[in-house]
Amino acid sequence: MLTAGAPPPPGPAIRISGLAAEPGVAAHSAEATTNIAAVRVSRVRSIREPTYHRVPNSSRSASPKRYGLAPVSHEETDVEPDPIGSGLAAEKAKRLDKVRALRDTGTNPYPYRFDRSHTLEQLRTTYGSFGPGTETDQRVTVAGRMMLRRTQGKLIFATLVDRSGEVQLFVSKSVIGDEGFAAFGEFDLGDWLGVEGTVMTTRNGELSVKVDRVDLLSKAVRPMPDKWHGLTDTDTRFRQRYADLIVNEEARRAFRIRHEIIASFRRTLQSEGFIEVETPVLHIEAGGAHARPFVTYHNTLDMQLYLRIALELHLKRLIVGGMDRVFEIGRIFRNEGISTRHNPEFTMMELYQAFADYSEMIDITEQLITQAAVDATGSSVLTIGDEEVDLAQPWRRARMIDLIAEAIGTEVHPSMPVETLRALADQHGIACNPAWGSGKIIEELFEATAESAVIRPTFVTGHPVEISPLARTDRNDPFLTERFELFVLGRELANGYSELNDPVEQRARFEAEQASRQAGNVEAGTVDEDYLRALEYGMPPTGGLGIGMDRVAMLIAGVQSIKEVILFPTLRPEVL
RNA sequence: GCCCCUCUAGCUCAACGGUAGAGCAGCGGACUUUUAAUCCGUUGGUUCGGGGUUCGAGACCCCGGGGGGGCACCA
Repeated sequence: MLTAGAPPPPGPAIRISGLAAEPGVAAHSAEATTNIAAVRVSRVRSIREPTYHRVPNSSRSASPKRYGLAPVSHEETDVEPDPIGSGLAAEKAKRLDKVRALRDTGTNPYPYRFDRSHTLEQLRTTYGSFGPGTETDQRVTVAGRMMLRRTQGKLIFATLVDRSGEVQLFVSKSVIGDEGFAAFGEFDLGDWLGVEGTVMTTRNGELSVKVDRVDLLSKAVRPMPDKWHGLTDTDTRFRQRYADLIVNEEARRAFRIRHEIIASFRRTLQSEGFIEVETPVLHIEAGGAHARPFVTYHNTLDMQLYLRIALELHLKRLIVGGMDRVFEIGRIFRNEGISTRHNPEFTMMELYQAFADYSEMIDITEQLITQAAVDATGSSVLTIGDEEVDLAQPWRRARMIDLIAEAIGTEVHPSMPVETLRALADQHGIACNPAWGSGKIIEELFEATAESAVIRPTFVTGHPVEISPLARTDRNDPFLTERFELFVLGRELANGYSELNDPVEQRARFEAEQASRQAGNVEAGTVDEDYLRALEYGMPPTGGLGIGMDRVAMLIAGVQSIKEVILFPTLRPEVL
């Protein structure tokens, strides 16, 4: 469990005394080039063949760029890199020589398993209270990656790191013996070690394991990034997330928080009686949202399929089926731009609750996110923008049309003639598509004039019917829906409504969507006949909610880019 | 798709258009209480790729590539 509410201050990459790596900028991995240079042998050929290479599709310029796997040349293997020199190739050669030497003496440098008595966190919990200069006869076995080493003549201090924490190894020649001491000296930073020894503290009070036996658990043949600065180059951090996670505490922290949030959501929903389900990713129609889908193809069915853009329509079928309270946490795919707030594949939680309406969805949104913040950081207080916000306090609720009026000083309503609204939009620099109706223009006005100013958590309610084809009409205003979106820091985090359950009205809404599609709106929906059939069986009054889990993770982790909370964000393939 | 920024040793970063450097890592040496250990010595470069300008280019110009940010796109 994470306990700190605020991000740790900048500091070293390898976590020592609670400090952490500072994310930064610049630099580029030019490893292939260096390989060649370091090897310095003219016989090297072809190793600059990229692992991935572009095969321009010559038939049509409009066709996509294609990337294929090319065979990696191994011609350089007959070259003996100088193991005395430096550079990546020489470093790898030296470490591979050590692997061979170990095998020659009957030691497997990649053994099958290791049994430890404690994780490093457990070690600290159990023995962390000893004062300076304590010697014990408590025998422990621990395992981790050696990230730092300080040689002191006949004594070596090393920092062993596992997922849970770190501990110092105290390797004394007089304890481990000449042979063991020499063997330990052959280990490289980055090697995985399993050690056995007794618990002690140094004169300075540092908890340590006095090592009397060491096993190499896995040889790292590639050097670790800078022990102090870690990785700062975003390209390398995202492509080589493994290396990022090894050296950047801040990266580990963000994904830990993400995990805690999702686990918290599941706990809350389970305690509220929701059933977790899984629905198809491959859709015959990409419905439930306005977005461009990814298209794929099933060979045996000889059929085009879409990757889902929302979970909504299948989950509501389950409400028809009487499942009452259902949720799904799953990946959805939208074939749209990439930005600090968008990744083509991202994680959505959607839930549907029979007999509820949107006001209960607002309540559960607050509950889920506030509890997640507490579970992930230990506090409901977050720094949002420049402000400290306690999520436990009620969040603002405001109608979309009122927020627009607040921003521009003019009342708007979707009942107003489209020409009037179009003129207003013009005044605010919005280029209106002639196909847009009043409702769509109001949404555009909101996005252009009010959205970015919504910093503190705010439920924006009362979206026009035109832009909400699956939401129920407001019981007091036929032009609006009983819908809300949660905005924080100008970003949409959640969306929910009282679900439209009248099959006749739903069909009319779908047909309006289809008309819009035929008018050229690629994001407009189609008529989902099977969904309509489900509604004809009768869907109870239902509240529905979708929450963008990546954006919630961004909020609670306090990071500025969605790539910081997605382990392997979508990138162009690397040319090796 | 457009605009701006960026790419130098394994990593983190320097270098007015004038000999490509430092720290860490590596290698050799000293050191039994260090903790980014320290100290002495030392290896390592197709400066993202390709063209051009110039007596001379890491730097300036053009084309291409990766990444970041912004815009557009994204209910």
